[in-house]
Amino acid sequence: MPSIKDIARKAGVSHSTVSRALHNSPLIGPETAARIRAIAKRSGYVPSAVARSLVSRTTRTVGVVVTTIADPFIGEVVEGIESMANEHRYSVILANSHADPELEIKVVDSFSERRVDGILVTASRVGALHGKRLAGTNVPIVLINNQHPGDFVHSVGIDNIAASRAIVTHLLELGHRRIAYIGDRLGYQSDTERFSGYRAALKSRRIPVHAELVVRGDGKPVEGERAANQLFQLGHPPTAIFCYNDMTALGVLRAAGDRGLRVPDDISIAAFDDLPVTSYTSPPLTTIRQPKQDMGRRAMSILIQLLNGEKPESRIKLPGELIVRGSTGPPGRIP
Amino acid sequence: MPSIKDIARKAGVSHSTVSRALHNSPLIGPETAARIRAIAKRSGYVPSAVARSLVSRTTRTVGVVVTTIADPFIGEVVEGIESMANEHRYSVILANSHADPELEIKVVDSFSERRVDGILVTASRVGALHGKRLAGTNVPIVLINNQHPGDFVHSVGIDNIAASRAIVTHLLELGHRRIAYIGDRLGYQSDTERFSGYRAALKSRRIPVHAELVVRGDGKPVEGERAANQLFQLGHPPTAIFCYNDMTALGVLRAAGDRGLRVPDDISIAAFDDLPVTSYTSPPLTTIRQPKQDMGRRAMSILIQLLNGEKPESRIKLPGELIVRGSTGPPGRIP
DNA sequence: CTGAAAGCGCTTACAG
DNA sequence: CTGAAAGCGCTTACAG
Repeated sequence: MPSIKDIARKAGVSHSTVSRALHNSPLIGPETAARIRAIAKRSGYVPSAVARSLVSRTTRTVGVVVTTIADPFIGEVVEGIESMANEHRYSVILANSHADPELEIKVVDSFSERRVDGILVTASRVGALHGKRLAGTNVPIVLINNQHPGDFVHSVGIDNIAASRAIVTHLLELGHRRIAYIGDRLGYQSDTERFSGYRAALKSRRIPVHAELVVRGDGKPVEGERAANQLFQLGHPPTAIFCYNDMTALGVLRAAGDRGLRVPDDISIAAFDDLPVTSYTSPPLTTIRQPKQDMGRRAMSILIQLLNGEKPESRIKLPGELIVRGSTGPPGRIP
Repeated sequence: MPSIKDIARKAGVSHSTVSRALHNSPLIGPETAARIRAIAKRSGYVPSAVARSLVSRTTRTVGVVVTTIADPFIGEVVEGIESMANEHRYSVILANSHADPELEIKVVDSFSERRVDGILVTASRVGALHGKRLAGTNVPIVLINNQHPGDFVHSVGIDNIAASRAIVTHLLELGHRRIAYIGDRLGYQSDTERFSGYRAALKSRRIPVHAELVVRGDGKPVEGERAANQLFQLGHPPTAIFCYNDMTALGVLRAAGDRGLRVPDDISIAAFDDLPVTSYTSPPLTTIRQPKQDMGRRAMSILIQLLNGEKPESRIKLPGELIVRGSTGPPGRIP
């Protein structure tokens, strides 16, 4: 792979001149510049970003930490990040943390070595570690859906409280009074917030929160199914179930089907996330749409502003959108 | 951020000595080395991968081109790539091509500038471009699920023909004789292969391929639905439908539901991919499981071998696995 | 065991 | 308009 020096030799000029010609510097005579560019092209010259980075002290690279890229929700967020990054000529280095604090630290260390210009972290529960870890360096960090209660300077997320309040209110308006919540027991901030939206909605109608109607899963179908069965066995079962997320709802749907309960005639199911699947379950799920790609784009946008020395809005809370589909309806008569 | 020179100054040694101490060079006296390391640590020294790359002429970085990371199938593949890369201390630069040849070229160019050590491309239809584009450079490329008929040196994919033959044979064994195929009209190599497995399975039972039973979608639910409706309207409709992929099958499932057809009593549905969704549709889908993560791991593994100067197996065809679930059963009696 | 020197491929003041 | 020089942060022969 030829370097600037090789081109210089072929063109009979100094490598400084080549460098300038390649950058369209006004200093270089147009015909010289054209000649040099032609030679560079012919020689298959590709500038070295690594050499450039060494002198510019910037890599035009951002590190993205995700728990796992196999998660479709996260995939959408990263799609947004990547597209915004690409538009601004940044490259994305992707790393999975598998929600493992040690791995997350390793990953962030590797980002430091690679001198990324900024870091994006999605759904981290160990956010605090970064603070300590990166306090010394000045690498800006933007969190997406931070799951750590401690607050970070720059973050984008969804307004969980308002959204869950909206969907529970939707159930209330349908006439439901016994509404269960299947949460997540892993200690995510988003669970805390969604649960509090649930309580707020009930409270505004003066409906008490029954402890027996609040159970916890782990955000996955199997546990959703288990939790739903627990609810169905209650002496006085709920007529509607609000799930922490769509994955949990898939399990609930199955549990209902296995018991011969019709959705929404016998039981209404509401969820959160609006994964692509949810419009293809039967019935399709009423859920909260999270602007996943937009969250990624916004976060990257904040990072870019930070890198440009601007002062971006620091905490963005995007609204969720209530998507009403077939899984919710007026309460049925459970024996 | 301190450099090796800063550490050298503090330690009262030359920067060469610092470099050696940090690499545990046996040349350096143990106590000197320990002292230097302590100082480096205390100063928050983080070695610069970019400087190192400049001299080593290797970045320990691989570029991954995907059509879109929002695709859950691709997310799984990338998960496999990333985990294998991480185990070998490689970083992954991710870029979306959106199946746009121009963008794909831009992306690969940017990889060249960044001097990635190797490139992984998933599901590319424009694979041939890379060949031309990168012929000059010696960056090794490994393709995953190449969708371009032209063959590449290194690739990993699934044995589409055998897998689709297996699933169609499953339908035949259930007693189906009128089996439709809803393919993909976008010209993917995988469609060609799955269709040929379908034909082979029928042929082995001496069942003719009826043109009216072969329709095309685009790999997404909406077109799957449309295609299914087309089949249902036939004078002599199929008793089973084999879909190019799970997404298509979701649309078929919906079309069947909308017509009041029971699955599998009235119509059997078979698909391909085994996305996580498929076990949560109702009924769950009979499909072919693709070893998505493993495909990613294998591809990265080939790349690593290539980078180590070894001669890896060049074309890996992984077997798909038939997963029989509730969407297929003996043929019903359609009026 | 340690240091001075050269060099990786660039950019960019500083001279001319 | 062009070149020589310095420097970005490292590694690694070459001397001592």
